[in-house]
Amino acid sequence: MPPEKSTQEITLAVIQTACSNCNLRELCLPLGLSEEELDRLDDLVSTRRRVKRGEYLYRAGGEFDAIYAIRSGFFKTDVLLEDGREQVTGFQMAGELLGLDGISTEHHTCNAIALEDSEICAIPFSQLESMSREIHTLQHHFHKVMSREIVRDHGVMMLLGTMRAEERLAAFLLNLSQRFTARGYSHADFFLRMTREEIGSYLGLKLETVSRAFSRFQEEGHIAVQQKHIRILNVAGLKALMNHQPI
Amino acid sequence: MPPEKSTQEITLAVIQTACSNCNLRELCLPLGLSEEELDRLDDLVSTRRRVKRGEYLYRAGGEFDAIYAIRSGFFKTDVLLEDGREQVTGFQMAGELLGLDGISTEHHTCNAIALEDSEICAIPFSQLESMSREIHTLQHHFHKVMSREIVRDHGVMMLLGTMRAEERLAAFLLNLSQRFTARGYSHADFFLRMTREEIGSYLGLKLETVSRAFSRFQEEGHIAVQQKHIRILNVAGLKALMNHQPI
DNA sequence: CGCCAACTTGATGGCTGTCAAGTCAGGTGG
DNA sequence: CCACCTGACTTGACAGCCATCAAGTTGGCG
Repeated sequence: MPPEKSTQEITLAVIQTACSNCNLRELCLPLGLSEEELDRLDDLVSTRRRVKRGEYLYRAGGEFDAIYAIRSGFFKTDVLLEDGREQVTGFQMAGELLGLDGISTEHHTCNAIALEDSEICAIPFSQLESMSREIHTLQHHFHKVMSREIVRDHGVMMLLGTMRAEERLAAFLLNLSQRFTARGYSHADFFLRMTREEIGSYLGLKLETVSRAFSRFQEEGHIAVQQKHIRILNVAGLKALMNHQPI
Repeated sequence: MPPEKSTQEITLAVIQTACSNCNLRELCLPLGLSEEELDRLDDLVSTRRRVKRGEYLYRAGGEFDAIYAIRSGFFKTDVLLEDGREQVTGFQMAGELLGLDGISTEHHTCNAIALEDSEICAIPFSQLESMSREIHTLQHHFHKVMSREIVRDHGVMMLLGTMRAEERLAAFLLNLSQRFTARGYSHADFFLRMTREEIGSYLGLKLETVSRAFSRFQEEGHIAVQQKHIRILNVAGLKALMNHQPI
């Protein structure tokens, strides 16, 4: 039996737990597979489970044996230094994969924490490897997903290495907006799942700086912000901010 | 015929161009393969070529069809913003792979530039995929290499997001030292292949800041620096610097 | 209603960027 | 062989962005 859906969402979604029915299959691992191949992937994705807000999906140092596809919800991944400093390495939403970092050493190298009640599909990695030896499309798509993660990380390095505070936040908002759009949500009206501190950690800023930048964007009419509720009023304005020369 | 080795190195090295003879095979893609599998990989690595200092191995936007293993030499990869800002995303040395970013979109997303006369082995990607469908060990190792790249990027994000200038530079030097060690070179005495500006771009700092940090490390007896020649005098000191709390 | 976490806003300071001048090393040409 | 040139590097003075510290506000929840 499929696991229950959390809180608000209704039975229709509960039924569609197989990859073949999942409305995220164009964003997720199944992309490009035939009907028959999809059925085989369904067998592979054995475990679907719920992760409550605040719970760890996995922890740094823990043994790696599966990657995870997000069916619904929102996660962050972070790395902790011995001295307590935290770096958020990413925010993940429905259709995205978690755990790729663990392949390297067979142990996870970061923590994955749900920022809202979420549902994930566990994909045993050794089985994914053997199936992708048989299904060319799956193999190639998996490689693309890993590569995309590398490219994404380069983007974050760019952001952290060369951009000023307001440019970073503008880039962050535009990125979120674009990913919400790809999932059928409004590009201009959404709720942040993370705190100012988590945004700051991701962007290499302190929470006060994030807060001030939000206020400034609002004063200048680029966005309307009320706590975690964001409305983007001027996409072009944000893009201009993002590309502004340093000084 | 194998390509000529550049400058200083001698004939013995020239002969060993096949993966099966390459002294980097424990660091590179062949790791863990049997003799017979190695022979097959040799067939795959069709092209070996030289890239002179300053030349591009590939450019952002260029078509992707192969990944590259570095036989000898030193590279940097970087991303350029429209407004001219540069972010160096990595420095690569012998035995490391270049071009993984291109799998995602079938186009390279960064530039790869030789920082000294180098030699690379081109590995056609579609052939690598089909061979890794047959050789389990190769498949798994390739996945590990991609994952390691993701983990490395997280480390850089940590560095850029949470560390101060001197911590970043200490971490950078220790990382270089460790990679030289793995290749049989001195951990404590080496030449930098990149300029202060390139180090700065990688670390999210200006070249003057890098220069000042080098000078400070020298004053404090952690290193001896003379232009590009670095001698590490106090590894523990650098490690302590790296882990120092912010303020 | 009170509590607490999350957030906002202000005042101040410091790290690092910016600007500028000078030094060093290597290569070229006379 | 040496003067010259150029790119890379070093060092100093100053400034600005963002961190830090602090106080107050908001919203959610028991």
